[in-house]
Amino acid sequence: MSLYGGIELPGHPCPENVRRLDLLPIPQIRRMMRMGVGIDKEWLWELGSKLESRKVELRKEISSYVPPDKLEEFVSSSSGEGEGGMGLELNVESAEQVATLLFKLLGVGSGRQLKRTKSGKRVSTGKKQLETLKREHAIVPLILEYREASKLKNTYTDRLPEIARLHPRGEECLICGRPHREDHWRVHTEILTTRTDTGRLASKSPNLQNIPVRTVLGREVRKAFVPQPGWKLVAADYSQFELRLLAHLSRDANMLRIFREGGDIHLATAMRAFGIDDPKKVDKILHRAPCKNVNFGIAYGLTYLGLYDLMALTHATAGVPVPDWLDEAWCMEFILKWFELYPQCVEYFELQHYRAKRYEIVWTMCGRVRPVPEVRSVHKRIREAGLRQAGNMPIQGSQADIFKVGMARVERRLVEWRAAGVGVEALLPIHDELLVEVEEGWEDEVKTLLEWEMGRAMHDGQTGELRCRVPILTEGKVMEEDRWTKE
DNA sequence: TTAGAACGCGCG
DNA sequence: AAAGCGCGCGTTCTAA
Repeated sequence: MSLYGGIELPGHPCPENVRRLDLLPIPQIRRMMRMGVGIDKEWLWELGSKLESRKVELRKEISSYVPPDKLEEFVSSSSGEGEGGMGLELNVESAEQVATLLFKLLGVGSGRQLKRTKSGKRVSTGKKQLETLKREHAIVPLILEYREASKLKNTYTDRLPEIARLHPRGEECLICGRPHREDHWRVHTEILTTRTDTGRLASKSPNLQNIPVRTVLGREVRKAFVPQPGWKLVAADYSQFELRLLAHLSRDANMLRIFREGGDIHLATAMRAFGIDDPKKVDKILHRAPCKNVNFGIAYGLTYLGLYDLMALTHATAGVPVPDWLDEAWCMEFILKWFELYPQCVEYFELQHYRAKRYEIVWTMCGRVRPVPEVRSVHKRIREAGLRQAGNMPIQGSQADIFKVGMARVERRLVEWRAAGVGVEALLPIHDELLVEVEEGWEDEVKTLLEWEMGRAMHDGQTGELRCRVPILTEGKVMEEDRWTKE
């Protein structure tokens, strides 16, 4: 944990002008926690019961693949089961049982190089692994579907209604202080400001920063979040913020040019990397996918082996066989080529690695410091992890710095709105996105406000004399359906 | 019986 | 041998 924000560490010469970071918007954050976010309990109950019946079906179907004479093995290893007499079924929640069934009894993936768990005890049954084995046995997609249903039910549809609090209609709500038109339920998260090593905020009890959005079923969960009666939800997020920051921090001419021209960075990378002239000839899986993966992954220190895994997963998920020319050597070449396209990014990472090794710290645009003593470890694995953290922290951390400035700028304006009698509240910070609730009739205004204020966070005095070298794109969205949705 | 590790997975 | 950054949380499994 880094509590060093803006403070120079004794004994560490700081070679550049590291500025004080003094803009944690604590009062605004406390206000968001008090407000909470509205939820539709009936929606969650209904969704939960659908998930439950699907789980029952899937569990039955999955269990039918277990050789009957081997069932005892599972019963003996699982202690909690056994209620209900005859209900001898596989516990799909147990990774151990799933592994035994798949790899010992059914021989799935035999002759293939299978990834093992972190401890090396057995073969992994993680999503990545199972995705590549999807077509080998009909049971595999069933397990994946069960896992999704189970996750959504346990973590979201069951939990959220339990911890929601009733905000009563009336002049002044005792919980949040706002007058509500009708009774409704809200969940209150705790926002932690000193939890992360990079300066990001964290959310717990419940974590509202990981509400599903990437799958169709997941988005149904997200739809359970609603505005209070008579209000609208509005959200605004930065697009490709970390990549733009890499362009800014590295001053890479090619990357800056692409962003300044407002082009599609993944497409532009694909055209240059594969030497394609016509944008229409760029294939989504063949060309754009690896570029997207590398564009995002590079800030995390992605290696050619990681890229190979990602490519295998991309193809498996799309149901396309991996082409025979796509191997680890190809991935290595591709990453080298990527750095040739964006040569100043190499210098960026070299600079961060130098700072890490020389001073054992790296820092963000606003001067938030992260110690990285790992880079001097005697263990190569730890050292390399430390270097990846060092390369990533100024990007992720600067994103957090600027996001906070954006939040502070937004809140300053919302205070004025409230003084003028408009009901408007910030509800949730999600790393590069801010969720806001506003009285009906003001939603378009507030969307414009969010885009304006967040989009100018880099011009703020707090980020110092640093010129904004890259356009920061902010996209606001009004939830017309009165549910939290994507796009 | 229980605290914590292991595993897996939701999000940016 | 591992091989991608930052989080929180649910269930299963294990060691005390």
